Amino acid sequence: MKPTGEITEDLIKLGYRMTPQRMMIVDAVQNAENHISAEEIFSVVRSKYPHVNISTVYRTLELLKILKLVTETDLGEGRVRYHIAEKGHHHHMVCQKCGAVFDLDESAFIELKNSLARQYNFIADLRHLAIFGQCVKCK
Amino acid sequence: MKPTGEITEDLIKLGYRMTPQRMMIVDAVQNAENHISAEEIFSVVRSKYPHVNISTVYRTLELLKILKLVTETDLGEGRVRYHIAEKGHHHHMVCQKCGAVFDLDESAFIELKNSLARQYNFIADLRHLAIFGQCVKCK
DNA sequence: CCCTATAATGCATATGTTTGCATTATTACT
DNA sequence: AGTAATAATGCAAACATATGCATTATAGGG
Repeated sequence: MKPTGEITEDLIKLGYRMTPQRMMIVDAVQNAENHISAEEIFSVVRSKYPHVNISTVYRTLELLKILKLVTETDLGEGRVRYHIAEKGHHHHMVCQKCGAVFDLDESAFIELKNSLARQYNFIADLRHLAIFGQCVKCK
Repeated sequence: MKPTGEITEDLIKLGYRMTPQRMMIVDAVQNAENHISAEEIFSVVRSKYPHVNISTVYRTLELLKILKLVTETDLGEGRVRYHIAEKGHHHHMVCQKCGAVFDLDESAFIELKNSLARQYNFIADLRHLAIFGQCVKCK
């Protein structure tokens, strides 16, 4: 697992400024057990630094997303969740009936990725996808 | 192309009530040239029936979505777009750099769908997906 | 170490979407 | 046709996220 420091170094190398807010936000995503929401990040950071504003959380996540340091996934909960990209690209199968979420290895998408590259010259960025459908139990 | 009447019949058969609002909303999605947003549907309907509320539009779209009569796609515009399911399942490749959207036939996902069914017994509902990445020009 | 340029923040507000609740309208039954 | 049961609507407010703008703080150069 990539330590927080490396991500902040990445940001500095790219010419971004390192603020305490950004460090704490990166920390929160990094230390999250699982996929974390913006609101959850906000409350973690706020507990150490009550002055932060939630728009800073959103702006930092947007930046990390563009730089591909975090991935964003919509599991159909009405809010989106974030994950450190370096922790491994994996996908999810979400059951439309019972809501269960199953993990899926990146390898499941290799063929799709290759065929899009071959046929359309399109380099698909498949790092954290959610596929909806029906699970075994709900069929 | 499935006429509006058929969709309203589907709804009635399923035990839902047919209100003028619902008919006009279905009409608007049906008559849309391309993928239409909730706000666009709202203004089409409102021009005929100024009393409608946008939450009725959202609630009707939610219903049609659950019944799989329309599909919903997020092309990364900050708002979601709707499409009559019967008009054909197709997907989109969205360029993360220039924003261009390319259509993609459903067949591109057959192998993925089959392998998820085989390996995980998961019946993927791949009717209108957006895949992000980089297009030829932007590589 | 101080100053300057400008990037990032906080705040307020906007936007897209969802939801609780009282009211209205549709359907099924007589 | 008239009525009762309840589904759907409108309205207001809540939520999740994005954004314009004035202020603050960081990084780099003297």
